[in-house]
Amino acid sequence: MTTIKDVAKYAEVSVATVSRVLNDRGYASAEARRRVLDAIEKLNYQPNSVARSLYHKTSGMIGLFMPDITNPFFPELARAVEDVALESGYTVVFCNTDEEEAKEKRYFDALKQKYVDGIILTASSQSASDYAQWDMPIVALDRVIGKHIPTVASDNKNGARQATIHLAERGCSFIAHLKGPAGVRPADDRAAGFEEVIEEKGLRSVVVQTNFSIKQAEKETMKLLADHPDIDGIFAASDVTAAGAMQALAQSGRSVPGDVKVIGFDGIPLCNMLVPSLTTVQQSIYQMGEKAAQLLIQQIEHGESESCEHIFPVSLIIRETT
Amino acid sequence: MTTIKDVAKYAEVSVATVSRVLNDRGYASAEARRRVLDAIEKLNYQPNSVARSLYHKTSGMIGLFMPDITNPFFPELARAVEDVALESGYTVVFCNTDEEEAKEKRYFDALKQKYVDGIILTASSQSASDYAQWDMPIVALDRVIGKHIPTVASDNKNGARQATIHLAERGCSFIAHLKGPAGVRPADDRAAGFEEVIEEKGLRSVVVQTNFSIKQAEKETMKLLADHPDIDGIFAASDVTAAGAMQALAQSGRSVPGDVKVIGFDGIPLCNMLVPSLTTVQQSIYQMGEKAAQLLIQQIEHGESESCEHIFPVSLIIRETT
DNA sequence: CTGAAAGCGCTAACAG
DNA sequence: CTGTTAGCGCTTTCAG
Repeated sequence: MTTIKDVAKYAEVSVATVSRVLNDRGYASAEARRRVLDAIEKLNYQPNSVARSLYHKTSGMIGLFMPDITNPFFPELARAVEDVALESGYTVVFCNTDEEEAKEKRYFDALKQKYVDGIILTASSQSASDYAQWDMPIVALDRVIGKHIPTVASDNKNGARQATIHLAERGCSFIAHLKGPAGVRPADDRAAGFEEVIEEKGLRSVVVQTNFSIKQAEKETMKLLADHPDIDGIFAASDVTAAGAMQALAQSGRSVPGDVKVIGFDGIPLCNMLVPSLTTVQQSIYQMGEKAAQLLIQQIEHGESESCEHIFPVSLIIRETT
Repeated sequence: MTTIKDVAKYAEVSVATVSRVLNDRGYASAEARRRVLDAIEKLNYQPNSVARSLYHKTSGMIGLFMPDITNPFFPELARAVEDVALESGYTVVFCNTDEEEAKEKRYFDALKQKYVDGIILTASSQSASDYAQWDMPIVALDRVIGKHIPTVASDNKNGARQATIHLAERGCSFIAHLKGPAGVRPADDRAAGFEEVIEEKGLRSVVVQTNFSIKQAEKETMKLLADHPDIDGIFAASDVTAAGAMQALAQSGRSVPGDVKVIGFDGIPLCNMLVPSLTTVQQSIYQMGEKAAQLLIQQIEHGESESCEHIFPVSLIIRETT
C-alpha cells in the first residue's frame, strides 16, 4: 500500500504539502502541486480513509436499519437509499433488525465504534425515547418514532380511508381488515383510518391481526371466512397480506372480485403479477427512500436537524380485485 | 467519547495494561484486571474500532456486491449473508452494481480504502480476469467468475435439463425458452441445458432473449406467440420472467397449463402467489448465501483460499402451471 | 508558501 | 507482571 509518505518522498516535498494539495486546503505553489499530482499518478496513490476517519471522527458510512430485506416492501427503499448515498459519496451498511431491539442496539454500538455518520431507521416505535439518546444523526423512515426525529412516511391513515371508501363505493357492506402487527405505527394508522370510515358509513366490519407474512395471512383469512361467511370486502394492511387473503379466497371457492373484493397497501411490483391484479394503495416507495437519505446527509453535513415530518401522499390504484 | 486513556487513568494503570485485558493477550494481575474491568464498566467504555482498523489493517466489514436488490432473487441471498456476517461479528456494506463494471470498480476502491476484509461478488463474468488482481478475499456468488476464485452457485445446467424434460414429459412438443441476459453465466448455462434436452429428444424449440424484467418478458412473449402460435411450453430463465410470460399468455387468451405449460427458475416466494401457482426449478437461495459468507469469512480468518466450486443441487417443484 | 511535529485511539515490542 | 514508546496514515497547527 502506498501512503502519503511515499508520495511525499517521490515528490520531494513534505507530507503536509501532499495533504494540502490532496484536500485543496491551504497554500501550495504551482510547482509543488504539479509534483505532488504527478507522484500520486505515478504511484497510484489512494488516501486511506481509515486514517482519515480516525482524525475526523467521521467515516462516510451510513447505517440502514430495516426489519427484513426479505419483505418485498423494503428492497426498493434500500435501493433508493443506496443510490443517493453513492451519489453523495457515502457507503451504506446494511442491518436487518427483525424488529428486535437487541439487534438494533447491537448494531448501533458496532456502528458507533466505526464512526458511522448517521442512521436511517425503519424501526419499531416501542423504544422511541431511546433513539433520542443515540446522539447521532438519524432519520426515521416509514415509521414515526418521535417528534424530535426527522421522519419520512406515507399518509397511512388517509390511504386506509381511501381504500375503505373505495370498497364501500364498490358495494361492500361487511368489510374485514387484515391488520398489520400491533405496535407497528403504520399498521395502527391504517387500522385507524379503516375504523373511521367504517364508523362514518355505518358499515359492518371485523379486524384481525396478521404479521405481514403471506402464510399467516392465508390462515387468518380462512378462519375469518369460516367465522363470517358473508364478508364481501377485505382491506389488507399490505400487498403481501392481500396475496395471502386471495389464496384463501380461492381455496374457499370464492371469486374475486365477484364474491369478495380485495384491496392491498404498498404498491409493490407483486400487485401486477397477481391474477386478478391487485387494487392497492400505492406508496411512493423509492421517493421516500431518496428523501430519507437526502435528509440524513443534509443533517450530517449541515447539522440541520429540523425535526420535520415528511408525509408522502398515497394514491389509490384500481385494478381487477375491486 | 471515552478512550483507552481515560480508562487507564481511572484504573490507575497504563494504557498497555488496559489494552492487554481488553484483548486478553499478555499478562495482567488479577488486581489490575479487576480495576480495568471496573473502570470500563464505570466509564461505559467501548473500544474504537477505527483506531483498531488503522493498526490491524482490517475492518470487520465485508462488501456485498449484487446487481440490484430490487430483483426478487437477491433479498434472500443478502439476508443470508448478513445473518452469518452478524453472527461472526462482521458488518456488511451493501453495493448495488447494476452489472456495471464502473460501479463495481468504484465501490471496490472505496471499500479497499476502508480496509474492508473481503467481498462477496455477484457480478457479471465479463471482467473475470480483473477480479483476480483485486488482491482481496473474494467469493463469487451465483455466478462463476474464474477458477481461481471460490464460487457458490446452483447447478443451473442440470436444473434447466430437469425443467425441459419435465415439460417434454407433460407432453410439450414445441418449447420456447425465455433466456436471460447474454453474458450472464447462469443464463447461458440454463440455455445450454435447455438446448441439450431439446436436441436429445428432437423437439421443436425457439429461444428469445430477455433481461429478467417482467415487462420485457411479457412483451417478448407476446411477440413470440404471434410468430409461433403453436408453442405449447415455455421454460423461463427466471420466475419473474415466467410471471411476465403468464401475463402475455392470459392476454392472448391462452390457458395455463391447458394451452401452454410454463416453468420458471429460482423458486422465489412469488411462485406461490401466482394463480395458477408456478412450477419452477428451486434453488437453495438462503443456503447459498450462507455458504458464500462462511467461505469468505474462513478465507479472511484462516487465509484458506482453496479455489473450490460449491455447486448446489436444484430441485423441480411441480405446481399448477404444468 | 513549506516542513516539523503533535495527535486521532489503539496495539505491540521492549525494557524494566 | 507493567509502563514507556513507537508507530498505523492522515490532518493541522505553528513556526519558519
